[in-house]
Amino acid sequence: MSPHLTKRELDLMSVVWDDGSATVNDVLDRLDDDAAYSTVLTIFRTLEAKGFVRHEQDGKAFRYYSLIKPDDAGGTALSRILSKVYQGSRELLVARLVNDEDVSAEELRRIRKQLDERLKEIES
Amino acid sequence: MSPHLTKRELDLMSVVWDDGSATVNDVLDRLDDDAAYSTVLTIFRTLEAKGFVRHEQDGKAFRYYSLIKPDDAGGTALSRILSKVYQGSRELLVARLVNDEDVSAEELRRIRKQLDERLKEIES
DNA sequence: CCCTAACTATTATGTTTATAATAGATAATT
DNA sequence: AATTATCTATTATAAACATAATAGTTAGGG
Repeated sequence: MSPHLTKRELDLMSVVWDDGSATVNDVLDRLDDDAAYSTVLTIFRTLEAKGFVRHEQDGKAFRYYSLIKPDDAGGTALSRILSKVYQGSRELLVARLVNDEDVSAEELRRIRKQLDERLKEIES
Repeated sequence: MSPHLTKRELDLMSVVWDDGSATVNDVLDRLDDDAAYSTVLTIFRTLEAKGFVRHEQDGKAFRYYSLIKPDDAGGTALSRILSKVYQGSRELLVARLVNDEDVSAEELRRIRKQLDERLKEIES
């Protein structure tokens, strides 16, 4: 699957992924910048029309559940950046990622460990 | 800097970055899907209005040069994906990247080397 | 030095995205 | 059971994005 999410749609999905599910009010609480209730509702409806979420009644309100995984959405965006910005070089992309100021040594070690495992997998 | 590029704008910038500079025709030659001459020209003009490119006369045509680095644009998009899709976990993001089918052992080793260097830098 | 092919500038239009006001429905309270 | 606060559904509008037709201009070949 290769779902395309707009900026605003991604904002909602992020909350749903994070919490497992979300109502309109849940989203409103956690949105960086505010929006009208009906705005969020509308976006949920288009997400549902696209098949990216489903909903269940929860008391008076609808509770939305994701039908796609973060990776489904992230992969699409990532591969675009990878090819258009970093000319297909994962190395360049990771460089950018790990040269951020606020990356910790622990995180780097976890990434390296993961890399080693993948290497083993490939070379076998 | 934190430039936002639309999909189409990124298509043009990608060519400019790749080749160092580009004319409208250069872009038309290398675009995945075709577009009218005037379409590409219009996009270049908005990029110029935003201060992302400048141009010089080159024979009869304009030759465009980038005023922003790939990283400037990539970083913006990356950090968005990082926070919204991977909950800020570079580990998860890299996982996605290195678990692609078509990643080579050489590339993984280069990435790891880079990682080691960064680790050394942090720990010193 | 003039002509014209090739370019830039202007203007226009359709689509997608983002936003939200308001109308209609309903669960919960009294 | 009536009321109402809270929700969904409908409808509308504006901004951003993408595209391109056509008008105007000019470098360079003849």
